[in-house]
Amino acid sequence: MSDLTIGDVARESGIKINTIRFYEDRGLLPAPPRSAGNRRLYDPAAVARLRFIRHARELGFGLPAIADLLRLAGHPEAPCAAADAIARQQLAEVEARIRSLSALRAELQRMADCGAGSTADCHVLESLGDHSLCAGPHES
Amino acid sequence: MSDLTIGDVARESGIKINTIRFYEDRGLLPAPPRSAGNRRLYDPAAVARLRFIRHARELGFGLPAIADLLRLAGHPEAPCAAADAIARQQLAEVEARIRSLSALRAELQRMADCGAGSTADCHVLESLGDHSLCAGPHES
DNA sequence: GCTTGCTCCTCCAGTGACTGGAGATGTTAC
DNA sequence: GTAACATCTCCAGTCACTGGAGGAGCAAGC
Repeated sequence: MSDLTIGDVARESGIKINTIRFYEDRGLLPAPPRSAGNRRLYDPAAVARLRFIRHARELGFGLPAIADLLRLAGHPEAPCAAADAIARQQLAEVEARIRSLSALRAELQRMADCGAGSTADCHVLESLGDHSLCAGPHES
Repeated sequence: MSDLTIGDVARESGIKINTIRFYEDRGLLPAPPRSAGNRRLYDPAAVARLRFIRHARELGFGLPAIADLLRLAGHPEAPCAAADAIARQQLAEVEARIRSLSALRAELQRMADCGAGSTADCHVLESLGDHSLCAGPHES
């Protein structure tokens, strides 16, 4: 009936088969029951869980953060503060990246616009070498 | 004179010693001359180059893209026609990156706006779950 | 000259988050 | 029955580092 193979789940979640097994290994997805022939048999809820993981990955969350999020999702009575903090931390990082990229884009646009001249007056190196242009997010 | 050790360069550029050697190995930094005792002796220009690399890495560029950028910025005499294509290609990449990061930011902002309560009425997990909320996953 | 303590050298293994392949087995269609 | 495909486990490789082992260079103090 609603038993899905790993291939079905991969198609529906948009996550590759090997990656699904990898997530299982990392504890993000519970190990599903197996068929007589040792194939994984998934519950449709696994698709939702994988879509959750995929979306979180696209948003830049690391697997440990996603594991936290999933644990919180499993305990709806828990305070929201922890999930909120994770999101806020990501947000700060994303905003810093956008600021830095906007500065770089300006320089690249200048270069692309430089017409018949040389690159001598392009300031990409300065732009990227200058600390003051970025919000200086060291590591994540 | 102005010969710097790898430690000096690491301190001034904010890149770790091992990473500097790694960049040398990958061809992003030219192999510097050595002292009698086999230590690397850097020119101050190496610091600028490393700061450039560091910043570009923080912006999410891969090492091959950074090599392109360095070639572009490091040859001011190069005819613009040759540089133009690289610049435009990098620009397209930067713009795509900004677009996806902006979408991401909107979502994280929405997520971070969750009112203080329990995860039951927190939107973080809902927005990450897309439409198919991770409603009551049997244990975490 | 000797020791202490730091820096630096090379080489190699490990990380995170996958990705892809080998070789074997299960399942399905004709 | 057999061909084609899906899946299994295990393992190696990717990228961009990071850290450690084991050894050598070097400057200062005794």
